[in-house]
Amino acid sequence: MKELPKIYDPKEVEDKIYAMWLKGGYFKGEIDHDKEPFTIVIPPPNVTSQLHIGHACDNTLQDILIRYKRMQGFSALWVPGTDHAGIATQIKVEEKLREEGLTRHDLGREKFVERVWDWKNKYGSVIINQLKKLGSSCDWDRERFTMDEGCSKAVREVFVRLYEKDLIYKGSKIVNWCPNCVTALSDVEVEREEQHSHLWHIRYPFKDSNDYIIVATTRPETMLGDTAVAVNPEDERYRHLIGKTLILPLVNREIPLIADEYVDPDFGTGVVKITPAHDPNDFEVGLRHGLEIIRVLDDNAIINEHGGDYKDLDRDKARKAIVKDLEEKEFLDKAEEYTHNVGICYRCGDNVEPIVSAQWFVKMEPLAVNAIKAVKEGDIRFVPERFSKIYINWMENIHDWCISRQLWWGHQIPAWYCQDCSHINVSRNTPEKCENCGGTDLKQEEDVLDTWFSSALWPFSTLGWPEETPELSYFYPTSVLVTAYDIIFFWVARMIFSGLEHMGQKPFHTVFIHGLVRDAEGRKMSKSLGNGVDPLKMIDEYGADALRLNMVSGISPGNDMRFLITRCESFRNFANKLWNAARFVLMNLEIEDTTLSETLETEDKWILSELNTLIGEVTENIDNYELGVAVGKIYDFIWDSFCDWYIELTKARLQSEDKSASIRVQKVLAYVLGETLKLLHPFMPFITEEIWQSLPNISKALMVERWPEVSPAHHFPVEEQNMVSVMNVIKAVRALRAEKNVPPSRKTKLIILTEKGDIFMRGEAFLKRLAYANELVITDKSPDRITEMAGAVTEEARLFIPMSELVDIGKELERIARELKKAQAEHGKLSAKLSNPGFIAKAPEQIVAAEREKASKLLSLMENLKESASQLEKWQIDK
RNA sequence: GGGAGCAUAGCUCAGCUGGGAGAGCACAUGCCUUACAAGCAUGGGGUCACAGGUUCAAGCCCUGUUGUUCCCACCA
Repeated sequence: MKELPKIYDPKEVEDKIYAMWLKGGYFKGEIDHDKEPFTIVIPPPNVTSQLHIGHACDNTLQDILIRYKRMQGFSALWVPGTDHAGIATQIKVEEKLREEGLTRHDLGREKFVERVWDWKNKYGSVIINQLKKLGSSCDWDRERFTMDEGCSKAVREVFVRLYEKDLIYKGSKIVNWCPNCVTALSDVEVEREEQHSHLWHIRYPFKDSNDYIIVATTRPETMLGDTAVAVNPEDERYRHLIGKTLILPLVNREIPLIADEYVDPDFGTGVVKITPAHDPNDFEVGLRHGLEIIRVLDDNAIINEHGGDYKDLDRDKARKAIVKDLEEKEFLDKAEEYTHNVGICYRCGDNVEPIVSAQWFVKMEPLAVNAIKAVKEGDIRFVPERFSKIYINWMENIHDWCISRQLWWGHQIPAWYCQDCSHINVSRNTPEKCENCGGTDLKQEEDVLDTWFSSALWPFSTLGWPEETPELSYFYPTSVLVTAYDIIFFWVARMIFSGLEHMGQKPFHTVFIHGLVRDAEGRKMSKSLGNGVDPLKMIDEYGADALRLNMVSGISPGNDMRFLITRCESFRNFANKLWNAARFVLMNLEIEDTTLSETLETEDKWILSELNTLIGEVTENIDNYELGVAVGKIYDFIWDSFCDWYIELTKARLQSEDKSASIRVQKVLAYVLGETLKLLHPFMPFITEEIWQSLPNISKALMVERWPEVSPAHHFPVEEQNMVSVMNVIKAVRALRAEKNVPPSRKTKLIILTEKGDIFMRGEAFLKRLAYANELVITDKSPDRITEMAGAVTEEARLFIPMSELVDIGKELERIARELKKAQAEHGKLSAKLSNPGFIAKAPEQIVAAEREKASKLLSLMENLKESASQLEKWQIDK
């Protein structure tokens, strides 16, 4: 037993405790066929930067689950790691190069990639240390990186398999192109932003007349690549013109007026210019009508050689110049103000261009079938359930996945082009000659894969796949995947179809979705707003446990939360409260053996019974992923039941002459504290472990102790009831005294008039202490000289304390009247309910019985209140 | 154009299976009661957005309305 300091200081404790856990090897996930595995793979943080508060939330939830399962006897494995984050990391390093006045092209691919590895090595370890600060109980020996050797091997294997099954293909299609990042993007990497612009109405003249047709467009600069103009075939206004030839303004190219169902006659003028190279719909129209595809924007969104006079202008300048020229040459009919959604790059925010380009794609439809089925049939479950609808809806409308990126940082696509016969060789290993013509002049595809292509394999690549490792067969499928809802499409969906396709088994049975952490005003945290919260700073100020509690308590699954500093404070206070409760227990503990005694007092049975209920409820709540509810109950138990009541109730016995009585209560204190620490440990691992280490007679770390179970031997309904009766008396006396502003130092005589004397007799010591009585009389007869007393009232008793303490009888009468009114109102509702034949007939028996019990208690409370009031009135008159 | 979430105390939010409206913070009053002033005790404060419906019973289930946030979608 050791002395604890008066105030809990997380800084003194956290690193020391974490080192102890590491030394003990408790984080290791061992293959143990006597145990059931429980596996979580971390959503690998990007190596781009430091952890933000969202990571703190995500990892707190994971750590709670893994610690809970570990204590329940599962072989728990939490696989940590980081993600190479292709575009994001490349951008960061390029930014850094720019400070040196360099571009990646100055370095060349190989040197540049080396620089990125340096960056990764630096920031990857920063992130790992931050996770440790948070208390994460990951198996660090199994730390992985999406570009390490094993993951790279898995990536190649998957690529080759999908290619061989015709599920990966290369093709020229319209893709989302970010001119700033200079790469293609997948559909999910494009965000939408409302932008104010114009709808330009442009006159396209006919070749053989002076007439013209008016086209409405938001993208005048792409007209340089127009190869047709389209109207709806049913549109009466234009039907007779279909097939005629138009002269493209400014360019003077001849283009046809075609008819296509795609055109909405009600939008704009009902006439659409068709630019197959720069619009996904136009591309489709072009295919249907065999139109020429003229690409006018280059990879940097600068007009190329097909743009005539506008060559070398960027898209914005080109737009301005073209609009100006159209106006001058009287091709511009009008320009309407127009607000529309524009696609922007999720990494850099630049406007995305739809551009026709040769890229690699994953054919999604065949893969989606099983991925939909797994969720629909409940093989994979989303918590909360509503996210499964979002997932299924997305999966059912999925497009092919563009996986090639024109970057240098990432997994280079394992395809080699034969320079002799142009055959594409896709291979697990670098081929020496072309499989088609035997030529040896092979050139590897320069593009790399979408970052999410490798993250999609994370649940099995981290366990050793494609090797048949023991880890893989024991820990896969993993158990729960914890992540925020904004990443369902990017990652969760792709892990699901990848796991099903390559492992033949789902990657996890449960997807536990949480919301985003917002700032105090409810805004999304972002660099530009500068409203981000640094988790390390919070840990430094309030402790990791307080931060963790902030992330999990008082929230409901899947909903966003606001980050409030005041909550950190209050949870730090809670940690301190627990700390001091432990101090109290320890400073009163005189024994080593804390086995509970056979002899237990009413209050002991009360707290044990409460604890027993708590164990059952908390376990059920965690099993249902109701972590906020669970920790709320533990919080209430510790603060209200244990500290505010039980500890106070024990003080009399601890100080009593009877040594054996003191020893017995010490054991209960130690026992309840110990069990409570276990329940709280997954949520607040540091402080609970530190206190645990101070308890006598412990053999191992709290984090590997056994999770408590409900015990029938600790079910004491009668004692619970009796204790509540006594507590009600104490509360009533306190309320009465507070009303009169009587300080606790002023003790009074207390008379309890009750028919259940024995209950109160047993509680004499703490009635005196907590109800501030210097003399206690328990009787079933109205005391003498009752007119000198005034009293509080409970359901079972009327209480009297000397009138001399009371200065204002009028006020006391008011208070009683108030209580009576409340009781009557409640009783009125109850008796209405009880006189309703439907209620008696249809409600469950226990409910009816409970309501009857309540009604009768209220009735006696009302009687007691009335008695007290009339006596007070009498005294007032007598005076 | 589809879909989802949210609306409960002054603020931020819980409310798990339908059965007496809760927490933290803030506020008021009194207390340094030898674990804790990062504390203790007591108290004030709610038409559970609105309108219907189901039910013996609705903050909770159903329908609609309003407000608000978000997601998805190829209307130029």
